[in-house]
Amino acid sequence: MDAPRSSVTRSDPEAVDRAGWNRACLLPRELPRPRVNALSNTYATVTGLRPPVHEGMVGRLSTPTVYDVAERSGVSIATVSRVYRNPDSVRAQTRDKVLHAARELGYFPSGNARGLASRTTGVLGLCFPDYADPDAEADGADGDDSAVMLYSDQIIRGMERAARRHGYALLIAASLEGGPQTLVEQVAGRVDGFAVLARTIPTEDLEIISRRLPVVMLAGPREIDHLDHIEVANFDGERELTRHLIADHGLRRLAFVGGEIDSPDAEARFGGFRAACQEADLPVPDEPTIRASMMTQAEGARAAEALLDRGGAHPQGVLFANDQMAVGALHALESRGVRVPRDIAVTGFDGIPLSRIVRPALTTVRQPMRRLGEEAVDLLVRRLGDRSREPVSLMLPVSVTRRASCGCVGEARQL
Amino acid sequence: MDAPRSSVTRSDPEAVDRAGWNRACLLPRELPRPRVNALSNTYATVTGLRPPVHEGMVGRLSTPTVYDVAERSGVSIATVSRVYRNPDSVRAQTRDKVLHAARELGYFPSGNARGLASRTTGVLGLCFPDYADPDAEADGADGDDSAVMLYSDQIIRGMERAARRHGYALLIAASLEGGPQTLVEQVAGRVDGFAVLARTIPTEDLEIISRRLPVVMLAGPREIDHLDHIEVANFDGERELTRHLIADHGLRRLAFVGGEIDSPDAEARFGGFRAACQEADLPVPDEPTIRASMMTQAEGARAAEALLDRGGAHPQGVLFANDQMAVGALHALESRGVRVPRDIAVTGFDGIPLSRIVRPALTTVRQPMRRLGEEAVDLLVRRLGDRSREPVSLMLPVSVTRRASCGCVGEARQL
DNA sequence: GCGCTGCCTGTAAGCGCATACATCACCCTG
DNA sequence: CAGGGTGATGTATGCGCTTACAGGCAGCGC
Repeated sequence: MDAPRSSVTRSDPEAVDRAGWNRACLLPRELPRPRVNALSNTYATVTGLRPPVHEGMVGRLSTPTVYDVAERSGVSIATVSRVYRNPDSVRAQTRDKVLHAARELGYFPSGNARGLASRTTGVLGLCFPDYADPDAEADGADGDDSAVMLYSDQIIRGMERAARRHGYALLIAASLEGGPQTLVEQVAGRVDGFAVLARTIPTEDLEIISRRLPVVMLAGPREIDHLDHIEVANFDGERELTRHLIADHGLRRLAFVGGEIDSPDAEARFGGFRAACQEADLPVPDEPTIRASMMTQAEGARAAEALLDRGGAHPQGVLFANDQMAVGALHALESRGVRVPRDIAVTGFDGIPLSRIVRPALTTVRQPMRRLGEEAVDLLVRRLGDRSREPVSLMLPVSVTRRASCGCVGEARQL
Repeated sequence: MDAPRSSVTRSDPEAVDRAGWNRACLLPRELPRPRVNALSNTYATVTGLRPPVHEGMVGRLSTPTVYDVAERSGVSIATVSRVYRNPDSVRAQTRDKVLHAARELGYFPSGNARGLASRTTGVLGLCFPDYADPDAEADGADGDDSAVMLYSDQIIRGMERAARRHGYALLIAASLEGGPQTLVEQVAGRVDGFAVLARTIPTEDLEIISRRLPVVMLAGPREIDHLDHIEVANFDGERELTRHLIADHGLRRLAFVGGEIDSPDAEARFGGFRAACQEADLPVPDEPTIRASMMTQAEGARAAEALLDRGGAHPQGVLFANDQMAVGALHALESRGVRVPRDIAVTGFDGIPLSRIVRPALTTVRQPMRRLGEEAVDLLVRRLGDRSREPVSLMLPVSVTRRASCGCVGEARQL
């Protein structure tokens, strides 16, 4: 029975010994090992019992550790560690010996132990709210996944890229049912620093966490002034978009559908809307014409209907605080027989992929989400390098994307 | 000077004491603490020096630990731990005391220490190759991020969702410059299990890792037969697509642009192509008409040009092994004045968002990528629950998406 | 020759938490 | 009132690694 070394099975204790991992019964063997962990390791040999193993299943033997590698290669655990952490500090010959043994044993270092000892993880994190939209989800189910790619997905992509460039991995977690506490424990305890989308984690928790590790806040106001912070030009973007509707399309009766009152993004956009109205000597509303939840298309649809049902002439143009709502509104308007943009112009904000797919394609304000992620990582890395640097607050520019839903026909040919 | 507890600064040692964190000089204090860690903690008070702290910067004090919480709440560290791990095993009154102290100190548990002690991380991982395409990247820079959403992004989304449902966070890492070794160390050491996209990690490394933790392989053949595995119906999909071109569009001179020879996906698709050719009594090629790298649009463009430059009548239809290449080909064909689909039909495979955006919209085979991610998590979770369960291999169905590039005009109205 | 310097390696002590086991207080039963 | 059970808490140890510090050993100048 000359099993290839790659298939040592639990049901073959001798193979275990052959592989040199059996340190259960024979402890201590050569080096006095100040550890007991081995006792629980090759547990078949210890107890005579064996776990319920499926036939043919390759056994999961105990995890080899630095001790095993050290023993096998005849060096100390410190040297093993150095081979991985700082190869140049070890003589080439020793290094090879160690690496050879490590390979034979199938050793690789435990991230947890490393992290614990070195107080650093090599991981950056991202926490974001769960922007799941059941509506879009349903569309996606029988349609195209791209319909559900949202805000956060692009940030993820940007962060992953940037993190990788800096040698970090990325840990992502959306807010959980279990409340932020779980989220915090899951992420905060496992990363060297992380980015948070606005309104994901209560400010007071952030305050605490940020005492321990770098946190950068994304999108939204700067709730904690000693944190790094990145936002996008919500105000400017919406103002420019509004100007476009007013100046280029000659619309004068405009409505703004806002988001939750505690959404600073939505409020900033509303502010931009108001500014443009004021410039054009149009009435400047104190409040959004309607408020709705920004999370679902259904809410946008409801808002659109409410607008139509108000009585009086309906607005010539409706600006939604984000794309999700605007897309829902397009649905609703269509089913009510209202033609966009002929009867009413509609705009969104964000520039999610879906905005381009719907018909009519949605005029919107594109946020540089991927860049948001990249900048976030850069800030984190920089702060990890110098904890005392001045906190910064970036504002990323946005750009108005004119498509069909505002009356700018024929979107530019893509590609 | 009654600083709010949220802004204890390093430059105020007394505040440190107030907060009860100063365990540096006074060790041991009440409980004999078998730890030295405190020595390096409130380092201002120890050395009399202080780190270069920017004015107004909130100091990062030492991380509070179970010991601090235990001391402050007058219990043992075991009880503190229990409060978090198994609250019901602690008397309510004690629990409140502990939680109160924890909150005051800004304590939260170290993921690393938890992981080390409990041998579990609560994190699942995903390793994927770097599908970055500089071409698409460039498009995206001045255009729309959605153009660069690729394969992996949707898997990420699917996995994140599913992981969250199961209480896991997601660690993602694309293959690094530093070779897979780094990747392995980064991810494998930090997760309870992970998914790997085909050709990301050498089989032999996977073999080793999978001895320690559950691994599920995504897309591609089942390289290691004791691992869980999910693939998509590449063969069937391409066969159906080819049938469509032959039967519905009456095309007979078809070319297939394959991928790297070591891409099992591309080979399976080629297989489907051949099968359909055979059924229709068309010539059955042994090799793809052309091979190219599937990673970039530029390669697809080159392939298209090569096809045109071959001399003889060019094919009536070209099937590309993936969307990336097909999109590049659309570019190239356009600039050569070849009209798609009138002069030549073009198809892709994957159903990336970009396929829908290009003009003409690309006929392709849509892979259920989000579902791929979800299934992967399910398999991982299930295996974590029962290491001995029979390894499974799933094949997910795909669906042909007929759009303009094959001659099926007017893609169905979306939304 | 002798101390010194540098390089390489080993020794030992933690990192912060989980948990088996020991204790302890208290209540119940007979 | 002894014996035993039960639930809450404390004690002690290990998880696998990093790293400060302490040799050991060669080469060097004087």
